[in-house]
This record gives sequence, structure tokens and C-alpha cells, in this order.
Amino acid sequence: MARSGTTKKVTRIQREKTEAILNAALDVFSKHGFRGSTIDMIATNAQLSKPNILYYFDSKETMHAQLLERMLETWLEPLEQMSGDGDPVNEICGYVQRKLEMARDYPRESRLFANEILQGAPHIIDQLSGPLRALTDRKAVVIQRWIDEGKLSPVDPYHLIFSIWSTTQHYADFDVQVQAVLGDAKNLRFEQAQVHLDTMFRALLTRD
Amino acid sequence: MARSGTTKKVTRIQREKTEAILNAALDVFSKHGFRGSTIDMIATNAQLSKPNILYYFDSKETMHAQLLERMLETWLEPLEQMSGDGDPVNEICGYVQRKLEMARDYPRESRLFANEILQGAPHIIDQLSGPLRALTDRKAVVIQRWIDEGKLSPVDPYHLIFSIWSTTQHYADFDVQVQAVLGDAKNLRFEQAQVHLDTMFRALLTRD
DNA sequence: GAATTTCCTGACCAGTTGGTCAAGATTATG
DNA sequence: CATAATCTTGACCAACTGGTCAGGAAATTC
Repeated sequence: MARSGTTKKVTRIQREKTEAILNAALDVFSKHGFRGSTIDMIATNAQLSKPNILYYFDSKETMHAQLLERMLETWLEPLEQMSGDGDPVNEICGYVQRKLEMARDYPRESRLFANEILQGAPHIIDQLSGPLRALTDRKAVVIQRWIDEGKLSPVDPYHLIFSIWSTTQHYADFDVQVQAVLGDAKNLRFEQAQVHLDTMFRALLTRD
Repeated sequence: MARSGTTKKVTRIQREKTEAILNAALDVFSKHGFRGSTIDMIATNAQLSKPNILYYFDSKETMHAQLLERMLETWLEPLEQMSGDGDPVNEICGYVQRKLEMARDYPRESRLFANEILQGAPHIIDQLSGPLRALTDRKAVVIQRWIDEGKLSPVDPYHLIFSIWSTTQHYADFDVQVQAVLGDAKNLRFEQAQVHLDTMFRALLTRD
């Protein structure tokens, strides 16, 4: 039985299989979207039978929901880290770098998220207008303070954040397109992106 | 019979229904992705019966392919318009504005494209590494020339173009998220974005 | 090493979906 | 207005898909 509310013993096998399944599910969901994925595809990827998958997870939705939940945490983390104490430009550019590294190292998570948002965020709309909005509001205040203190060129904090999200995630979500246009190897593409984005946001934040 | 290669009479009804169907299909495909859409959904949206849809289009794939084809043309147009003759900064910022207007006025097309790319661009990979790449190469040369002539701050032309694509399309593809965070009305959001993006790219292109 | 619990699977089911088809309805045409 | 061409649909089909279940296989426990 899939683990439900009450806390009970979690066996070794449960831990391993659950992990393997979620990993396979992330592979499949991020590549085909929720409706484009079948439990059989996930089963094949995880090298398990379909009923075996459903032994650990009540339904396709459950797997998807759990993946989204996990992802949201790691997704917010880099922004959380942006401290109001450090040097404004470095703090923001540091955030850009962390976000770009996430796009490079966790492209599946990024695509899972992109898929969800594209479909209108049916499963996470509450987290968007709740925690995400709250966090963004908080950081926007910090950025605005920096601007007021003259440490940063005036920018709309919210749209600055949007620009960071879009430009960095682009390298994960639209990777096929980037590769089709550039042709370069993945590592090279990300090194170029790193330089470019740093240049761009530095220019925006430190113009006179 | 769906119109195939040979040129033959196209009746009034054919023109009207085909158009209505493609419009409905765009609605549905952009909202649910290819696999998430059913012919029945399209039929309902177009106020036609399912077999009637299949009278005009051989298959679900045919509709999808035709929509993608159409979309790619209009998608490339704004970039084509960027002239090597005008003022560099204005030409590029003009492109940004046109692209943002497209995101505002044709969000369905933008999402259709985003869905396709996210899934690995299975149907349009050739157009990406063919026409799109060729066009991008051509414009990159122009931008590089401007830089060499000292009319533009040094930037990687390709990544500049990527940044334009990502930031503008973000307002169509991630609209739900933008709205969840900002809350403002659509028109207001786009006006803010317009100012912000103009500021950002101007700063990048004209720094000393 | 036997009992108990956990784990696994083949067979199966019901609902969905892309697509077909024969026959009738509508529209254009001479 | 008759005839041909085009258009429309209800009924139907096969493949797919999410999910169930009874019973057997492994693992764990005592």
C-alpha cells in the first residue's frame, strides 16, 4: 500500500523503489508532459511492471504531484538565498548564476515546471499565488530598497525577476532550439550563457 | 476529402470550415498540448462533429502540422524585419517591442510553439536547424558588424537574440505565473514589460 | 524454518480516443 | 429541377490507458 497519512515502518525496498519510480517518472513527465506520459512508459523506464508502479503510488496523479512538490522547493531555494545584506549587484548576479546552474544541472525539473505552467498550472496555482508570490514580494522589497539607496539603477523589481527566470530557464526548456541554432556542445553553450547573462544584468543594474 | 497536392476547386464551405477548425485546434492544442488534446475537444470548440473534422483533416497530426507551419512564418517575421540599415539600438529594441506585441496578441501561437519545443521539437526540428538557424546566423552577422563599427556595446549576438526570445515569450507562455505574482490586469502587465525590456536591452547595448 | 508481512504480476476491466464507413442531407450546376 | 458533387453524421471498431485484483513469490520476523 502506498504510504498514506499515518507514520509506519518504511522498508529498504520501499525507499529504493519509490526513488527509482520518481526518477523514471521525472524522466517521462518532463519529456512528454502529464497527459503525454503513460504509466507503462514510466514502468519501462524504471524497469518495473505497471501494477508494481501502482503498488507504490496510488495513481499517475500522485507521482506527478509529488514531483511537482519536490521541485517547487528546490526551485525557490536560489531566490531565498539572495541576501539583503551583501552587495546588491553581486547578490543579483549570484542569483542569476545559481539559476543558470539549475537549468544546466536539473533540466528535467525545469521542463516539468514549464509544462505545468504552460497548461495553466492546474496543480500548483495555489503555490504560485501563495508562497511564490510571497517570496517574490519579499525580494522585490529588498531590490527596491537597494534602488532607493542608490546602489542599483532603477528597475522594476518584479520584471527584473521575470527576466532572470525567463533567460535562465530558456537554456533548459528551449535547449533543443538553442542547440539547433548554435550547434555547440552543451558545456560550451552554458559557459557562453553564463558570461552573457552576467554582462546583461550587470549592465542593467549599474548603468548611470 | 481533405485538400491534397493537386490544385482543385476550393469551395466556400471548405474555406470557412477549414478556418474554423484550425482556429479551434489552435485553441485546444495551445491549452493542452498535442497529446492532451482530443479531436472531440476540437470538434466541440469548432461546433462540428468529430467525423466532420476528419472530413477536412486526415488526422490530428495534420491539423497540428498545419498550425505549426503557419505559426513558424509569423514567428520569424519580426526578426526578418530587423534591418541592417537603421540605427542599431532602435532596430534591436524595435524587434523586442514587436516580439512582445506578438506575445500579447498571439499567446496561443506562442504556447503552441513552446509546447512543441519542450517536447523536443519532434515536428519542426528541421525548420529549426534549417531556416531558423539560417536567419539567426544572418542577423548575428549584422549585429556583430554593428559591434565592430562601435555602434553597439560588445555582446554575443546569438545569446542576445536568445534573451530577446525568452524574455518576450515569457509573458505569453508563463502568463499564469506572471499573473499569480503580479495580479495586475493583462494590459498593465504588458505595459510594464514594455518599459522594462526596453530599459534592459538599451542598457545592455549602450553601456560604455 | 515457519509464520507473517511485504512485494510483485498476469489477467482483466471499463472508459477514452483516433479513425472508418455507409447512408443520408445539403449545395452547386447544367 | 434533376443530377452530380460536396458535405455531414450516427454507429462502430480497434488500440490504448488508468487502474483493480487474486494469488503467488520474496523478504522479514520471531
